[in-house]
Amino acid sequence: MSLQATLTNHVKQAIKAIFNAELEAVEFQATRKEFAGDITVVVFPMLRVVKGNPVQIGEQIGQYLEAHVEDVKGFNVVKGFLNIEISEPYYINFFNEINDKLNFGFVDPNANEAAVMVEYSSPNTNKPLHLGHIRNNLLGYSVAEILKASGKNVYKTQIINDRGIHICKSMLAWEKFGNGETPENTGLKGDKLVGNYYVKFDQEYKKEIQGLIAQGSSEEEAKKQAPLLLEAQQMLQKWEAGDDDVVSLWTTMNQWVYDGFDITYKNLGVDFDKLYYESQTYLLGKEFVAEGLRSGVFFTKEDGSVWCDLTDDGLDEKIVLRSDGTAVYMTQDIGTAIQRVKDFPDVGGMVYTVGNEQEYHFKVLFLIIKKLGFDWAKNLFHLSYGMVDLPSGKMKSREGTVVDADDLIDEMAQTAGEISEELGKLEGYSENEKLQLYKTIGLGALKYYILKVDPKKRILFDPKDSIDFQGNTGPFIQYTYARIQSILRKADLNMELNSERLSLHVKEKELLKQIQMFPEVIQNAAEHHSPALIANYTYDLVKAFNSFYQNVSILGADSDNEKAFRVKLSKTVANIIKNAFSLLGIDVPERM
RNA sequence: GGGCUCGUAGCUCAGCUGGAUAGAGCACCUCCCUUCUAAGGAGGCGGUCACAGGUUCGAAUCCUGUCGGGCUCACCA
Repeated sequence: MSLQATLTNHVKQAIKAIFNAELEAVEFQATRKEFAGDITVVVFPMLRVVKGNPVQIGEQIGQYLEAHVEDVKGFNVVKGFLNIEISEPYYINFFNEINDKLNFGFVDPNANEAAVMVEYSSPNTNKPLHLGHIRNNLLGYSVAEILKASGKNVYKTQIINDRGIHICKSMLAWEKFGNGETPENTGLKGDKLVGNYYVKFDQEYKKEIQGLIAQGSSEEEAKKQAPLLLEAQQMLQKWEAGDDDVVSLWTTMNQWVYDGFDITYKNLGVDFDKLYYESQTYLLGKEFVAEGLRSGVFFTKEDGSVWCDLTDDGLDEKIVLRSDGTAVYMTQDIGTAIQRVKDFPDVGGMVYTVGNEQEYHFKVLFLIIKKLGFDWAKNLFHLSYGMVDLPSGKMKSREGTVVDADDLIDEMAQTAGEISEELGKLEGYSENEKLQLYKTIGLGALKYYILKVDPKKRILFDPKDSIDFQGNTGPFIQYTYARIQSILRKADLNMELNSERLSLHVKEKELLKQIQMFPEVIQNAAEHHSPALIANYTYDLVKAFNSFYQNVSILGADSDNEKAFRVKLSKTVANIIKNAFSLLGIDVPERM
């Protein structure tokens, strides 16, 4: 039983014994540094049940606890705060229990519990991944890992937006303006190659518009009547009709993009258990719309379009099927969600990692699924995140003002390399090992920088100088890990530890308190879908370790017993850093 | 206009269900490498928690309103 749970029971008993009153809950907080004690009970809320002076009540509870609870060594009361001092053996026992558990804080998935499907990435297949996708991928991956660590079974998935007019645009541009370029004969990454033609289309399209305007068309007309656009629309119709040539080109070019994405995903360190393709699911939703029509969830308008009336829920009417019978975005998402639960019957909830510009869409989607009568509808969560903006403004792929994911990853590694070279700590490392390390550090910086911020908030990303290696950063934490590894290399790891003869240095106790919080932090992060909680916790842990490291000699401890303890303590910290970072998808280096 | 969301130090961000004198890093200033990696540590400077009311023993946190930024309200996805 945790200390807090034990104390809660005892405080309740104290209230009963002293005041003959029943307490529902006890409120705790960490004791502020300027006061003696380890954990603080807030007396004020008890005043509802027990009448009296909070200081006196605190004193009485304190005396009771000191007399009845072995781990309570002493106490003091300041205003309405009862500061409790916990005995050293409590901390030492705690440490003995967890110090050789490699996955301390992680809860094994319960096979009987419902699984969660986490969707993220979900790109279009007409252009490379950019900075916005990076935030999406990191968040989705991390939340999936955190949910796993909190005891959930998790499936990672994405829906690939592989059809539509935007795909036809790059296909058309490749046919018209290209010269049979392929990833093989150009050496270009497939997604880059296709993306270039998407840009090319837009350039040529704009030229045509200008030409038409010069001939007297209005801008609006010109946009609609440019021959290129009409051709792209024809191509889409051919695709939907299953035209062999179009489908074949579509298959080829999409494969180039998938090959390119695979490289980026691999570099980013994210993966998926199951892929869904819009081209395979966009028809599915129609079945369920038909079913909803029968059960009265939807209704048909005069022109044949199908709608869902959400006005009773404070929203508007929402279209779920066009008048020509074709599917809209909503149709497809309804179908995909239901299909996923059919494919994975153990799934009882889903997390959608999608930008906050789609909040309304998901609100509606979840409501519709609920109206359709699926009980898992209550476990749908839109992991909504803010935009990543550049100092120059919003990223626009058609205008080329994007930060390309691959480029950014490379630049981060390069910067990490420059800084490392300057510090010159890597003698004896081969060029290959160095490059690998720079990548680890560069990615660590990038991932941590993005994940430590609350998902809801928008990020202003300055690629030139916004990435730091000092303070609350990935490399700082990696560095601490590397330093501990260095100590462990020099230490005798088989030393015996005699807990009886141990006394705790202040810094050691602070570290132990921090360590103790890890399991709770994971649960909290899972509940709030927030990698930022893990990141900021890890930073606090590292700060506590560094303070310990500067003030207490580890290998030069006075006795072997102390040395054994400090080495094990360091090892435990390193292990937690590694575990916490694995939840963020960040690697830790053995040396840096 | 309706809905959602954000506003905390010069900058980037923490602050969990309301709790003690609002915390870090960067930047600026002072110290600390004969000791386990100085990408480090100890300290200083720096705040009307956007603003105004309210709720209560207590509000950065909850409620209302105002101002400012973002997003959204498509037979686009």
